[in-house]
Amino acid sequence: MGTPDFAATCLSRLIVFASECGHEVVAAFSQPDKKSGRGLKITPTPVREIAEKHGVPVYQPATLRDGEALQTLQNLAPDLLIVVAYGRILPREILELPPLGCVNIHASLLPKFRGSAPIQRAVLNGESVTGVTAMYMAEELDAGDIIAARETAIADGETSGELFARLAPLGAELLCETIAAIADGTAKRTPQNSAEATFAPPLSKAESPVDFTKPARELANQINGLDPWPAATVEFDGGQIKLFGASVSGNILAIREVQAPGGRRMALRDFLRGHPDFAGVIR
RNA sequence: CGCGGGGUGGAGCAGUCCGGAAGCUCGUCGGGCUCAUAACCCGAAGGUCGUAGGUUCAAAUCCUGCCCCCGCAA
Repeated sequence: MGTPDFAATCLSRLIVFASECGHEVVAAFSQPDKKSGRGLKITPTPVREIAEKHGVPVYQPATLRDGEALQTLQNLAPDLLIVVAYGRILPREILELPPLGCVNIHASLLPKFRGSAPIQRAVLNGESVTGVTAMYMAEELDAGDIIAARETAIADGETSGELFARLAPLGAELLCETIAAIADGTAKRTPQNSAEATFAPPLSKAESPVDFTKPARELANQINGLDPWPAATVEFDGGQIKLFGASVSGNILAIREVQAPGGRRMALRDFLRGHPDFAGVIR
């Protein structure tokens, strides 16, 4: 069960792994396709695309709580249920269905950054280390017992988008190892210390505006954490300029790329050629 | 039929409303100056103004179709 790219990467790896180890991926669940993009076309979710590519049946129920989804799952009778960024809370009766349990891969070092935007929140928070965690699911959000985790350092100047790209394969790898451990009975189960839990709520555009009177370090965290979406912004010439890829040297903030309304993303120095006044705005 | 912005020498932009000599900041090439430079000076190359038609004495500019890029929204 999953929806976005991060989940699709895990599914893709999982399908290969399963065929190597004699496991079977009986079905994939994903959120319903939604209208998105220019023209609001219906776009399949990344998980659906991967599943269909490999001939795995896809289910996209609008809700898990009307009994139908439960019925479907009972018929599929999975030994193990794997959830990665599905974007939906599973009801108890589904959590209790698979004999081997429900495993979730979460893109943070739990109990820190529970919730929907763990990667971005880690960058926004200026963390130096983050990672992925495999856990048995509990009813409370991202609060299940930990099976294993993998750490990785957040590089200076690394954006949420870049971290996403590194964490997805790491999560996929951890998932496969976890399944192997469960299969041979060596999987551990360590309760989380909920006293140390922090929450990572979804990002919103309200967090975009930049205040250049803040310290360079804070600004860089904001710009990188919101990159590529929703992107930190600064007002200029009646519009919002998006800022991407910040790094700090001393207390100097260096911005790599910007994007003006209607324009494409470009290097800051290119933008300044056509908009020399912008230099004053960002100092 | 969701809403909106944009396509002008290699890059980023102005010019379009109010048709009438292709401009700006850079880059590139050549030359000069300097201990030195993402410095400065001089000179040069490079553009069917996205594309196809239309209006006009005259179209980057007005009208129509098409292609491509981007934001909102999700």
